[in-house]
Amino acid sequence: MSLRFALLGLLAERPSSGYELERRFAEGIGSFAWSASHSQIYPELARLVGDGLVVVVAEGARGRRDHAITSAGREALRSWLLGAPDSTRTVRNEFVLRLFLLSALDRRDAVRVLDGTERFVTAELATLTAAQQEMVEEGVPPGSGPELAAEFGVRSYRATLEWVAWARGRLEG
Amino acid sequence: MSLRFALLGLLAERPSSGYELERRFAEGIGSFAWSASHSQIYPELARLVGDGLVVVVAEGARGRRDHAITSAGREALRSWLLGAPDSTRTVRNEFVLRLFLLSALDRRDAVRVLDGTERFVTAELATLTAAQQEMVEEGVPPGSGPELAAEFGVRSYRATLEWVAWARGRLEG
DNA sequence: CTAATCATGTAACTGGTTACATGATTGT
DNA sequence: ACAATCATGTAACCAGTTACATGATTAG
Repeated sequence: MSLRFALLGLLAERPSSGYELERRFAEGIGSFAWSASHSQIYPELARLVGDGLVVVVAEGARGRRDHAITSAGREALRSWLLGAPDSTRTVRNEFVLRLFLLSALDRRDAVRVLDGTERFVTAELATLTAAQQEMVEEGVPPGSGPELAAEFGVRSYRATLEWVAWARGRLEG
Repeated sequence: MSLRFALLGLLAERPSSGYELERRFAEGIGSFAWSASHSQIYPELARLVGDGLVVVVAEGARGRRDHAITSAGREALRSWLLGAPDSTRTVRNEFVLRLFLLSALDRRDAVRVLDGTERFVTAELATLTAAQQEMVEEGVPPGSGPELAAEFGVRSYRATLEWVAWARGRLEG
C-alpha cells in the first residue's frame, strides 16, 4: 500500500506524469524513504484513476499524461497519514545492514568498511547541502516536501557520520 | 541477496536455530536495517547449507536445529561487506515516508502527525536506552553487533526528534 | 540526421508477507 | 491437564525488479 500513498503524496504537491514521478522518487525521497520504477508506477497510477483518487488532467507530447490528485485522493491520503503510525513499520536498508554486520569482520576490515562509509556519506552530505542551498535561492516555500526531506537527510547523514566516528573508537579500543 | 548476508552476519556472531534468528531480527536490526519472518528464513537456511556456507551443528528438542557459519560462509560475508557499498542502495521505510508526505496536509493535521511521531520515537528511544543500559550491566563486549546497532538506533532516533522539532517550527512559521 | 531523452507499456522472475498447518516441550 | 511457547514447514498471494519493447520529440 505504501507505493499508492507515496504517489498520492507526490501528486498532492503538484500534478505529474508517470515519467516525472519516477524522477521525483529518485530525488531525496528515494534515498531515505521509498522508491519505485516506472514498471510499477504506471499500473498503480491506472488503478488510482480507476478508484477515483487520481485523474488525468492533461495530455501532452509523446503520449504524456499528467495526473492530478482528486479530493477523494486527498482524503484517502489524509486518513493514511493520520492513522496507525505504528503498524507494519518494516524497514529495509541494505546500507545500514552492512553497518550492523561489521562485528563479523576483524578490526582491520571493519575499519576499512567504516572508512568507505565515511567517504560515501560525506560526499552525499555535500550534494544534499548544495541542493538545499539551491532551494533557498529558488525560494522554495517553507514546509514543502523537498525541504522537509532534504533537512531529514542532512540530519540523518550527520548522525551516521557521528556514529561512524564512535564505532571506530569502539572497534579500535 | 541481503537476507542471505543478514543471516550469515547473525550466525557469524553465534550459532542459532531458525526460530531464534527470527527473534534476533526483531531486536534492533529489524527496526533499522532488515527483518524476515520464519517462512523466509527456513528455506534460505536450507539453501545456505546446500551452498556450504552454513552447517547444522546441533539438533535439540522439538526438532530444533542450530546452524553455524562455515569458513566459506565467513569468506562470502566478508567479500560482500567489503565490496560495492554504493550499488543497489534502495531504501524502504514507511515511517520516514509518512514524514516526507506531511506537506500534503494542512498545518493542523501535519502538526498532529508530528506530535504522534514525537511520542512514538520518544518511547522507542527510552526502550532502546534501557536495553543499552542492560547490555552494559551484562558486560556485552565493545564492538559487538547489538551494541553497534543500539547506538545507531539511539543516534537515529535523536536525529529524528530534532528534525521533528525543526519541522514543527517550519510548518508553523 | 542522429543521438539523447522523454514517455509509456508488458512479461518473467525474484523477494517478501500472510495464512494455513502440525506437533513437541515446558511451566503451572 | 492445559496454556504458552518453542520449533518447523508449505502454499497462495502480493510487491518489486529486471528485461524486453516501442515510438515521439527535441537539441545539436
